[in-house]
Amino acid sequence: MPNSKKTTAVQPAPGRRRELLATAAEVFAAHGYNATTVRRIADRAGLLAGSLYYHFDSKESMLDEILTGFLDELWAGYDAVLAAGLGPRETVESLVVESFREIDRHLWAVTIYQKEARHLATQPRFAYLAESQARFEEVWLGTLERGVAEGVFRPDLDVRLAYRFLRDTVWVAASWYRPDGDRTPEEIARHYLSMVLDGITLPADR
Amino acid sequence: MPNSKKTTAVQPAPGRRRELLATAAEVFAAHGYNATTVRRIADRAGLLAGSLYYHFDSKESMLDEILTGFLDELWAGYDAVLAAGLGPRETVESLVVESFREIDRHLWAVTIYQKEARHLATQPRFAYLAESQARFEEVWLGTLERGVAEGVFRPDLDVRLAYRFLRDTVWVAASWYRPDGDRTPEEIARHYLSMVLDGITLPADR
Amino acid sequence: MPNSKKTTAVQPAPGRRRELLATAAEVFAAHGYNATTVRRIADRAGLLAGSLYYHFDSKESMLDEILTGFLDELWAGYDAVLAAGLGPRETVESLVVESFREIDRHLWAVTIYQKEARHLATQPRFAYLAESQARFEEVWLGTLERGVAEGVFRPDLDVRLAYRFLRDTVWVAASWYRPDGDRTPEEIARHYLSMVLDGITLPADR
Amino acid sequence: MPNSKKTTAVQPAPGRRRELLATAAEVFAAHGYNATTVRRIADRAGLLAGSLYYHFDSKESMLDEILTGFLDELWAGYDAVLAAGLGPRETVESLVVESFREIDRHLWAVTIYQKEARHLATQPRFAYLAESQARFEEVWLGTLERGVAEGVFRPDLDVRLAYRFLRDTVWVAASWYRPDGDRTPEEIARHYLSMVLDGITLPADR
DNA sequence: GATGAATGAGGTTTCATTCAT
DNA sequence: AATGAATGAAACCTCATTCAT
Repeated sequence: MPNSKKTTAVQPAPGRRRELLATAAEVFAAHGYNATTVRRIADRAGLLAGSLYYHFDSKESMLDEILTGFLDELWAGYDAVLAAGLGPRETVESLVVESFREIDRHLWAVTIYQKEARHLATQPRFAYLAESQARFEEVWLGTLERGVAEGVFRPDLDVRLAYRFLRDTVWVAASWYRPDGDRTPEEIARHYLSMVLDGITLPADR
Repeated sequence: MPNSKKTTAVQPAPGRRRELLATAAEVFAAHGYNATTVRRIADRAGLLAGSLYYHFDSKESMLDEILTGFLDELWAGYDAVLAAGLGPRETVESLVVESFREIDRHLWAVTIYQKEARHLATQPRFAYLAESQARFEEVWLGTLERGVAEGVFRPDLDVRLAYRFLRDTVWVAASWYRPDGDRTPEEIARHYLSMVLDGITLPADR
Repeated sequence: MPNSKKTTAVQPAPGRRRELLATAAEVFAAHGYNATTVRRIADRAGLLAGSLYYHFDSKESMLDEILTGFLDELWAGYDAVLAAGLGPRETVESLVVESFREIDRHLWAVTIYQKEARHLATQPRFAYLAESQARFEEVWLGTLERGVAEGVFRPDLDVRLAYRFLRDTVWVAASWYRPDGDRTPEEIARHYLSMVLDGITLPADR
Repeated sequence: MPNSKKTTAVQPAPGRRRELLATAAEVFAAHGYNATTVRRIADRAGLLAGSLYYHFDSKESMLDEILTGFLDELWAGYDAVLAAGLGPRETVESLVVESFREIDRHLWAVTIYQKEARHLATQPRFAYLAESQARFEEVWLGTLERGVAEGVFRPDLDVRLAYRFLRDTVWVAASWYRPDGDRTPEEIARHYLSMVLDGITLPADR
């Protein structure tokens, strides 16, 4: 996305939309999509409810745009990691770090995704959520299986269970993470990783 | 499950309430509390929407009853564990096992809790959710701190992070757990614990 | 649903629906479907706008029911005429008489049909309107062609033009016909027929 | 059609209004006045909805201008016929021919008129519609009565019924007439007249 | 215990219109 | 002449809840 402030004037009028979407995302995240009234978004954005429809087709299309915006960036990040051809452990580490970065950048979208994805995925318009989730599972499961096969992860690992464990563990962080905290997403990711990879007990304990 | 269907049948309506609550819980869990219409519950239960009001004051009171029913049992279980005076590691293990048992028994209630607790807790009627969560945090944090102090857990553990990690890890399981699966809650709990306590990598890797 | 009104108990609850539909039809006819607000119907019927939705799915479904009710009866009448196997002239006469009877019985539905059928027919839900119209044309055109072939109608008759002429001529009557007038539908039909069949000029003029 | 596109191009906007009105008329005719959104007209004309308000006061004023434009020309034509002092039969013939010519030239306006005149006539702004209709009735009824009195039309003619018959018969043609068809308005008028004046049956039948 | 009918508040959306630029 | 953004009223519809029967 070209952002050369100073020379070009390519943007048709991206500003207002983006602001409104940010507001909508925040309110959706706070109260849930269904419980959020279009009027609440409008109030927060400083215009009347009906005026939102100049910018968006519907409440649903706002949600759509928020989720696709997030997923597009997420997969860009993931694909870059996967393209690097790392070993299983390093892949897991990089994916987790990348995930925390996305939480940092798309906190509200992640929150919404967590709460709404499951039932939205059943609607045709949001079928891409199901697709994304399927690919997600594929990537993680593959990495874990490779790790077990290569002796990097424990041979007795229940891969499906570990997948859910990792997936939930990471994304649920959106429920308490605040971007203005005193730790960077990378720091939090590292700490998470040390627990996930090595456990919380002292090695001596084993 | 006390179900003494043996003596009389003159009772005013002992089991009907319970049935209706079970139905309501299932629908709430499937679609979310707000998105669930009273009519959907009634349809599923085989009566008309208005007729539910003979049994319950309001939709909200159904939710209330579902959540308190769950929390009461949960704390009964937790208190029993805590009263046993176990060491930190064993306490963690027992609490996790107990949690999975509650997921097994109150799957829908747990699902609802996960989705709705945060914003419900702000309403006076559901203040007990906030209290419960505070006590929950207290118990877990205390156990973890004790474990670090006693050298059972790693000294570099970020206790708050580990708390959230454990908490989320356990409860999120409600999103995929099905009581009719081929593993008992205890088995799943054990596997979870082995990941959490010892990590997913091979010890040799360290 | 105990409804043993001593003798028959066949009606499930047809009364209210029918009343409301009659009211809706009248208002639709008076102001046009689109221009009619659901509130106007409700006001006239003596309840609140939202209450209509206890009886009907939507404003559109009211319209649907009104139109199908009319068309079903219309075709019952037409089919009876066609089954009689009359000659072309008598068929035309009977169809016209039957049409005026339907105008008398379904005045509002006919009025609505006249105003809305064309654009409604393009919507899938109202595809039956197009079908009905196609069959209508088939019946009339067939009768007229038969009449020309048998020497009953003028050989120089433009059959398509005559069809439209007859069709419009009859149905447009709904725009001024009032059931409480001093002439029966049959009388009016007869007068129409004498104009259509024999012209308005004096035979001597030819 | 004065179209002196030869001198200058400094005019404020002579043809633009006319173009926009033509577009509006077409859309009004296609979807009905109420169902037509100002945006639909603007889309078709290639500008934004708000921009129409530079040219017109309101949607209603567009309608107004369309209808008066049509009625003015119609009455110019009718008045010319009436001024000719023809006999009843010839007057009827000329009026019908003139009407078909107006349908040819003002197809969309006629269509709109047919659909909307009745309820518009109740609004003060469109009172001229009621006046026009009254004069219309006066002219036709007078001609028919004169024809009966002079023995040109059948003595048993119900003049009011015949008036409606003629009126509807003519104008309803706008619902199927297409200017680019293979017959001129005059030809169609002649055929209509032969049906109306002499009937559709063979004279021998009488 | 349950039904049928209704209420009333509030939700999303549409749309003619305005106005600064 | 036209745009982009917004207004405000009103539309259709939903839904928890009530209540006489």
